[in-house]
Formats: sequence, C-alpha cells, structure tokens
Amino acid sequence: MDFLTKRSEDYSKWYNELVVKADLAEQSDVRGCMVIKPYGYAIWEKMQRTLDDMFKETGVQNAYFPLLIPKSFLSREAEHVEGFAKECAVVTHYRLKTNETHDGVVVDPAARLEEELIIRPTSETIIWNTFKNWIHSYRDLPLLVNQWCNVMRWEMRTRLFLRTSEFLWQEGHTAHATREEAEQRAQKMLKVYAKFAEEYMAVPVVQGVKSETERFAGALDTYTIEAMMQDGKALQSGTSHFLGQNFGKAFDVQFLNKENKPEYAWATSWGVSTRLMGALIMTHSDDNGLVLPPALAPIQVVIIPIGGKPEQVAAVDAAVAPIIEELKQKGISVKYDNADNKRPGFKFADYELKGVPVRLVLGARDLENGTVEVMRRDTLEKETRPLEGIAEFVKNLLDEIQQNIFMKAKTYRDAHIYECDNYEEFKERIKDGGFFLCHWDGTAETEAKIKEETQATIRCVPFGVEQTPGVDMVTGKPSKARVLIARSY
RNA sequence: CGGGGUGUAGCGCAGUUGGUAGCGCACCUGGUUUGGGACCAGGUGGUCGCCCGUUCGAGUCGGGUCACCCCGACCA
Repeated sequence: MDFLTKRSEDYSKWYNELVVKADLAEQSDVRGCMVIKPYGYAIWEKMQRTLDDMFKETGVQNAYFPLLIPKSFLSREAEHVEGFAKECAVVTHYRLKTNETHDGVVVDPAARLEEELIIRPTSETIIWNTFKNWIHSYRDLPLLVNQWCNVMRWEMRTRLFLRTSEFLWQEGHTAHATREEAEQRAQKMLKVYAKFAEEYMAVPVVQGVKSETERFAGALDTYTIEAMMQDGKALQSGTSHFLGQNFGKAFDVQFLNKENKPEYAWATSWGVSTRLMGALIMTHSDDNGLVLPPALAPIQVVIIPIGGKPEQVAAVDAAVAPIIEELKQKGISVKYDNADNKRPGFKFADYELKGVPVRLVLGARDLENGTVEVMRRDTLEKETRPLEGIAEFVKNLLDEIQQNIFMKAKTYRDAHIYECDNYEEFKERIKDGGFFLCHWDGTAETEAKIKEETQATIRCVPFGVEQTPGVDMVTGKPSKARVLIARSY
C-alpha cells in the first residue's frame, strides 16, 4: 500500500483540516451549510469563468430562474419527485410575529401559504414550466440555457465541499426537436466536463454511463465523469442527463414540427458543483498542503523578499518591480508579499499550504549576484536562476507544473485500476480502495448485493474501454461488458 | 432515526476527594530578530451549553434538556 492510501483511515480528518487551514472554507453555524472564504471562492470563480466560456462556445446562454418552486411543479414528473422528496426544504409561511413575552419572534400561524414552496434541489421543474411559454415551433429549438445558482438538499451528513445542504453549481437545461440531438447534447456536455477536469483541474476522469439504479431521477440516461481520490475512492464529479420527453410531457412543452404536427420537446440537463473543489483538493494535495493547478490558482506566483531592515526590503522592492510588471504582461497573476509582520519562513510554509504553484525569493545575496531562487510547489524543488529572463522561465514552468500534476494524478489512478473476475478476491481488495473493472450481469439485484456486502457501487459503464463478453463475477451469468466499481464519496 | 462521543476564552485543551478558573495557540504593547512556521517581557479576553435538584458551597455529584461531532441509512 502506498503512503497516500495508508492515510485513508484519517483521510477524512486530514481533508477537513486542510480545507480549513488553507483558508478555503469552514463549517457554518447553520446546520449542514458551509462558508466559502475569499481564497476558496477565488478558485471557484476561476472555475466558473472557465466553464462558462466553454459552455458559451457550444451555444449555451445564461439565465436565471426562481429559488422557490411550487410543490405541485415538483410532483409533475413521478420519478423526479420520488428521487428528491426525501431531501427538500419546504417554505410553509411568509410572516413572523412578536411572541407573547415580546422577547423574540414566532411563525405567524395566520400566514400559512396555501401551496407550500420548495427550495430548489434542482430546477428541471420550474425551468420546464417556463420553457412551455418559450417553445412553440421547431424554430425555437434547440433552446440552450444555463444558470449559476445555489440549490438545497437536506442531507443527513455533510462534508465541506463534498456534500453540504446548500451548494453552488451550474445547471444547464436544453430542449431539442429530436431524440438524437438531445442525446448528442448530453454527451457533448459530458465531454466539456471531462476536458475541463483534465485540462484545467488536472484531474483525470473516467467517462461513462450510469446504471439504471444510479441514474438521475427522471432521466433515461445519466452520463458521468468519475475521478479517483488519493484514498482510492471515487468522486462523481459531473453528470449530464438525457431526459427523453419526460419533462416535455410533464409540463406539456409541445412544438409544431416542419410537417405542422405537434411533438413533445426532448430534454437534457447537466451540472457541476462546488464539489469540484473537493476533487481538486483530494487529487493533488500533499503533506505540505494544497497543490493547485496553475490554470486555476488565484495566485500563480508569489514573490517573497528576505531581509528585516526597511532599506533591505526597499532594495528588493525596486528590483522586483520590473519582474512583476513583466509577469503581469504575460497574463500571470503575481503576489509580492513584503509584509513586515511575518517572517520569511512563515510565508514559505503558508503559501505552500495554499498551493501557490511557484515561489520566487530574493534577498541581499541575490541582489548582489543578479539571481533569484525559484521553487515549484508540485515537487518542492528549489533552484537559483539568473534574474535575467526569469519571467519567461516562470511562464514555462507554470505550463510544466500543469502537465506534471496531471500526469502524476493519472499515473496514480491508472496504477489503482484493476480488472477482477473473482468476487471473493474483489471483496478483499476493495477494502484498500481503487477502481475495479468487473463483469456484471446487468441486474439491479447483483448491484444491490455488491453494495450491501462491500459498500462499493457501480460507478459507470465506462466509455473507451475495449469490451469483451464474460461472466458476472458474482452470479456467473453472462455479461456483455465490464463496469467500473468502487467505493465512493 | 439507530450506535458512540463532546460541550470550560476566538481556536485546541487541563481542571485531583465538591472550596469561587487555568495552560498552549491567536490577539494587543514594547524590544531584539528575519535565506524554512522567531524570541523575551508585559497585557486584553470566560455568568464553565441551558434548566432543575443535592449542598454552607457545584465546572466537578444527580435528573432533564439543547447543540455539535464521529460511525450507519440518503446523496452532486
């Protein structure tokens, strides 16, 4: 077992402490909710902007829909309501009043709502209720909208970023004239997510399709990207659903086709959430703290001066000014930290904890020699370079770090993906984590048995894996394909 | 909702057979420091989760209650 999996018993605690110490987020006093701190939010903002641009390149536009959903909307699609009913927060009243002892407030029983409102757990229902008014002709299609918002799901147990009662996300909702077009859109958005995860977050993902039991409530197909965390568990990092005509029919969204015949619209929805922050942290971090991919780091380069006397710092101030300017011109975000209330050693440790990819250090020694010390966060390697041409060197180094942490994560993940055909062996090995490619007979019974006996679930039927028929490792019945099985968050 | 645990300063904790509140970190002031998480000196900060009881006296004992955390069921 390697050192990261060895830590798995304390992984949860380690993760939680890291999130707090690195200044990303903290538990709110409000049950199950999270406060995202400015540094954490800065990373999320960069994710948002990048994803938003990628969506727009595929023709998607942003919009915004209400937070509150009438209860009756939610129950229009039978499977959908069943999937979410257990975790909905409900607004029942619209007014408070002073209590009898005049030292507090109580809910005014006279202000009961005729129809309760649900705080959105997801917005399919209210959006399709609106789409009904927007869609009349095949010329109105496809309709491609996305919203950035918060949603609430009353979870029993919560963990910072990975599962909180309220979370931030984007949810894309599209309407199409044909089944094929909707299916293609669902798959296209999955590709966008996979590209974002791998190229920006440097998190390798397995793409695939969910089994029937793991599907989104109301979907015909759910596509997913699954990432492996350092303890060998899977994290569902993004999903894209082909919803068929379920919502079109439930909300009576019909359009006239070219033949002047009415048809129900075809739907997709797709989302990623602040859970991606969890994926980012749990994929790259080490014992010194966070390791951020340069593409998403709010601070890409930090410069720290050495020397306590004001004139020493002033000399460094002057020397770094042109370098800062040059780095900025190359589009690199730089922080020059010459604060006098923290010693250099503290700053070194602190910026490592926060995952800043590159650190430059300058002291009197360097000013004399025309050099600078460069440290890269991913490997913690230090080297002294000439000051001349340092901006160009840093730019290349950032690219190299981005590549390196992706390759490191991919190598780690690939080393923990196993094929397994023996259930007894599987039951033993799954305890150490990892992804298992196993034959499955396609029944929900087998799936449930595996889950009950091992806590592992079928994450997806992966794409791009060469499939040969075999026999189910549990029942011995024929199997068409290998599926990805893992314990998950 | 089951099983376990914890509530004492902003955070982390100690508090003996019941005797009136303490340590570390952080914070403030002054000084010396500054190439890997500085040191010295001084200082600010608490109706011990809440209620009731036992007692001359409760952080400590008893009963109740609330909150939070961990392990399950649920889940992006």
